[in-house]
Amino acid sequence: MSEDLEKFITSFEMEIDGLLPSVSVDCVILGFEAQELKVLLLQWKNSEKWALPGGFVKQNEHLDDAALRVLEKRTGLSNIFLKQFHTFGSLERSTIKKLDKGLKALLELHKQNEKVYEWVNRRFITTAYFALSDIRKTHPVPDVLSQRCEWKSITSLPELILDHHTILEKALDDLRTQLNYLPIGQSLLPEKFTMQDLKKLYEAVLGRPLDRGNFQRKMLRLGILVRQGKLMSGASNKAPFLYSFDRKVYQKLLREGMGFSY
Amino acid sequence: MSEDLEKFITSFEMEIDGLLPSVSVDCVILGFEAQELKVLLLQWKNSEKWALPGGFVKQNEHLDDAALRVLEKRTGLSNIFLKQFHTFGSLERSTIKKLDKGLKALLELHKQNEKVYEWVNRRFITTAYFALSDIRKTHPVPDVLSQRCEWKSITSLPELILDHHTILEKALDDLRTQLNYLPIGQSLLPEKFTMQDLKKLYEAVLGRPLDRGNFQRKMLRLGILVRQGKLMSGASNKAPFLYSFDRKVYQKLLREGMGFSY
DNA sequence: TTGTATTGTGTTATTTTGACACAATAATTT
DNA sequence: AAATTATTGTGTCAAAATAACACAATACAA
Repeated sequence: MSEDLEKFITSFEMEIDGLLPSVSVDCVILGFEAQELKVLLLQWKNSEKWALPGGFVKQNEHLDDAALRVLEKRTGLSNIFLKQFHTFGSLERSTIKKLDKGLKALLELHKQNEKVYEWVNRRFITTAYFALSDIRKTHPVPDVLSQRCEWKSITSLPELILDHHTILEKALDDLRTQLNYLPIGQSLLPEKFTMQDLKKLYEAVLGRPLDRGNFQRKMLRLGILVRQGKLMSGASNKAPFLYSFDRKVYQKLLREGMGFSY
Repeated sequence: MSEDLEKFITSFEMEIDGLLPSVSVDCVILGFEAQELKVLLLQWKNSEKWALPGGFVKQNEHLDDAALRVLEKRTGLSNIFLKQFHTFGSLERSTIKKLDKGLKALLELHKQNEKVYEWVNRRFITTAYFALSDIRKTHPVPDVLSQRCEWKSITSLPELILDHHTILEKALDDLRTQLNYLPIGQSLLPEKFTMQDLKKLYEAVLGRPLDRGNFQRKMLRLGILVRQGKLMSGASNKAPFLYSFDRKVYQKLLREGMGFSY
């Protein structure tokens, strides 16, 4: 049993009274790298399974702020696009019984700390948020409870605890249907990018190939892209333009939705 | 002080232990009548303001089931289309302080019942659902806590408690942006209806007029409408066709969204 | 019989979509 | 230098969708 963990449990015991019972938040933090959508997961100590970063809500904290707090603690970034997408309230949620053996054993060891044990063993309703973040700007750090914190490709996910797989699936589904109202380009790509980067991103989200020519023409017609020069990659072919977003036009367009069939 | 209310408070006290703390549900129950969108509101006893029908979640109840329970109790109908749209978790939510004078006084009277008083005075996170219902099939009944339960046109709303106006606005906004994925026709209109009924419904939701001819042609092209004969209204003009929905085709279409610009 | 309001459908210009074509170009190879 | 290669920016063109308006059909009233 680690000393860190001992300390954490003791200090957590004092926090409990300041928390809202039955309520938690979870974040599906998405990034885009190497032409793949990735999600930030963490692996708890003594556990095989992975989990979405989540946390509890303070008595005097807005639900959205709780999600922000989790997000910042986990990625070290503020100013990330964050949006609530669903609240999960099934009966099977939470409760120690559903956790895997290692973690369960760990908690059983602390059964003498009734307050903490009782808290963790509660049923929680969790409000899930998705966050869109530039992977290159994040510095994932595992906290005291976790042994690892990593970006995982959504095409090859590890086993997740509880209903976290369901939550992730729903996040991706909502991402797709709300695509016309979400700043995925601005949030997931670096400052400058090529049209191919943007196309690959949309293909990753939609899960199907798009026609290059038509995609390019439509994107340009939206008027949200600004050319920034060319990318001399060193490859033996024509150099593509670099683009950045015109934030103002982008914002305005998103509010009305960009009525756009890919 | 009514006897009913006394009884209710006593029995509610016994229920409290079976409820999930900090969590509630609210329903935005929408209907369509006289070419207007309407919402089912109730007015609490001793209060001027109106409220969305809501309730608490039982320890052993799915969040969605709690919403269903509220809905059925209020409208007397099951099999209503119900969808979660947002969870509201601002700091100003709930707490007696925010209620109006009459209701506040009523609750102060029951201060001696500590358990009930403390419960009602808590901060609640509320998950909001919208429901789509055929007004002609509902029989709104005020419960013990309410003096009235009525359909109100969304164009002339009374004053609402707490953040219920915000919740309602968000419901209508989400209704609009998700229109291509929602069975508003099937849920809000009677079994048989005219093309004009359907058009007026879409106009009410979108808040703008639509071209009659184009609307008709597009709707027919979707293949979800079945002609059922003509409506001889007695008016001195051509009799319109009556339509009903082909449920199977409708369901299938909704899953993919009907990529439709009105 | 004529008039009226509303309906079902038609017409036409314009825009959008989808599938594919082709010349331009940065670096490599000959 | 010249040819080669992979990828890019843009063009073409038929098919479909959209928007605005037109017109004859019709159920009933006058």
